[in-house]
Amino acid sequence: MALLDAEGADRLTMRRLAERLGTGSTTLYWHVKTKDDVLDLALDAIFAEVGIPPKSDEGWRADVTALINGWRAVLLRHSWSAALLSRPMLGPNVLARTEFLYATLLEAGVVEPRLTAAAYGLSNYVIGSGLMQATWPADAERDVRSAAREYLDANRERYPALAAHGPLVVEGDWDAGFALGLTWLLDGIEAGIAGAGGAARA
Amino acid sequence: MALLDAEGADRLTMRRLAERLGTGSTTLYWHVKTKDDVLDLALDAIFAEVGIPPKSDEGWRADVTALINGWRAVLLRHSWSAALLSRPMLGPNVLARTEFLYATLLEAGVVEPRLTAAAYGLSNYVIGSGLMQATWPADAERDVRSAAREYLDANRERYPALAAHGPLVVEGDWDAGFALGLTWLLDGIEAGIAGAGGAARA
DNA sequence: ACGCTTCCGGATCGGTGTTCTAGTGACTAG
DNA sequence: CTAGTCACTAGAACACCGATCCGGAAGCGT
Repeated sequence: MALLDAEGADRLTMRRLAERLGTGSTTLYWHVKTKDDVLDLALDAIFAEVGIPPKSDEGWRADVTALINGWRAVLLRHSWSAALLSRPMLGPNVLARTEFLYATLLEAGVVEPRLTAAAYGLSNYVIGSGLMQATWPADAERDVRSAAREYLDANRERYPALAAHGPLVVEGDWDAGFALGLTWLLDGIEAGIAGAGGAARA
Repeated sequence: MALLDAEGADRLTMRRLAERLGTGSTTLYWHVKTKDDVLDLALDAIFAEVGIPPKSDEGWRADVTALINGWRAVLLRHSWSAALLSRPMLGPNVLARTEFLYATLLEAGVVEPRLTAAAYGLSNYVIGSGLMQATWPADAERDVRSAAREYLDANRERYPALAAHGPLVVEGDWDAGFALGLTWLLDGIEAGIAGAGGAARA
């Protein structure tokens, strides 16, 4: 993971990993079946950093929000994870976080079919957001961004809305935008809880 | 894209692509700078399939829903795209769809900071959902799924909620769950439109 | 006939994931 | 003390990959 954090997913090589570990490259294959296993393990490992928040007394929304925000923070802290998100996440650490999510929603009174939709909706939203942000041309590729900016300005008549309000205009505010979308999802989930209505939050 | 559809992203090779095209492999480098360019082009190309829906007279929700559903359908139809989602999408076809999204939201009366949050929220949600579903062990890897199922049952006391209601239980219903989450997002966006309230939909 | 641009592709380089197989050293049974 | 087992290491090699070098066609305006 140190290697991944330092150099990214595509720079990870069995030989380089072995060198980092001070052994021969073929030795790794005694401990691991294929390179994909290494990546699967690494992807699951970062989820151990997502602390399972203690059940607070501020209600299920606070608990879910804490989990989701921690999840997102981990995704962004290890930006290489974006490249690995295209493989099924079934490791024990991921499952533990999903378990917490399901349990909290169940306890809040969410039932099928909204339960599955809620769990998936939240997960998909974090994953998509993390992917988008981690993927976005960083400061290092400022030229890519400015090139896109110029392309947009040059074709202003074809992309009027984008050129005026496009995502390339605002640089930061990832957090605020994410939080806003999250409350929309939570509002929708809450509205479906029988008898609760919006009272619990209002 | 025929090659990608048939064999997936990791099986795409410059040599195999050249063979498919009936030329030498090195010839490709005349038309394309690197392999990454091929992937970028392929990723943008599938978005041409997302028809920009004609502005219906059923309101902005219908338009946005049509776009998002078409987007999702394309992502699922070309499941290899999941592996490429970790690269910035700045191609003209992607931009055209984003332009439509921004324009429709603007016309509906969505303003900053909710505009960006809405556009990103919707995009992130589709991308996450498409990634999750395309990634999910398909019928071909039924053994992977059943192994996960058994692991969950074996550790039922550690994952009580998951074992009982987990996502591994329900097989289908991707569409229903996606639609539900989408309405939550749309409700949240709509609630933020000044003066509109929920009247437009109720 | 000439030169120029556009396009092709064989040979080749450095690097990759993975396997084969020979080997190491610690520990243990007799 | 010895022989043997077992967890572990690693050099050599294979098939393949993305990418480059460089020599060569083909079309074409003059």
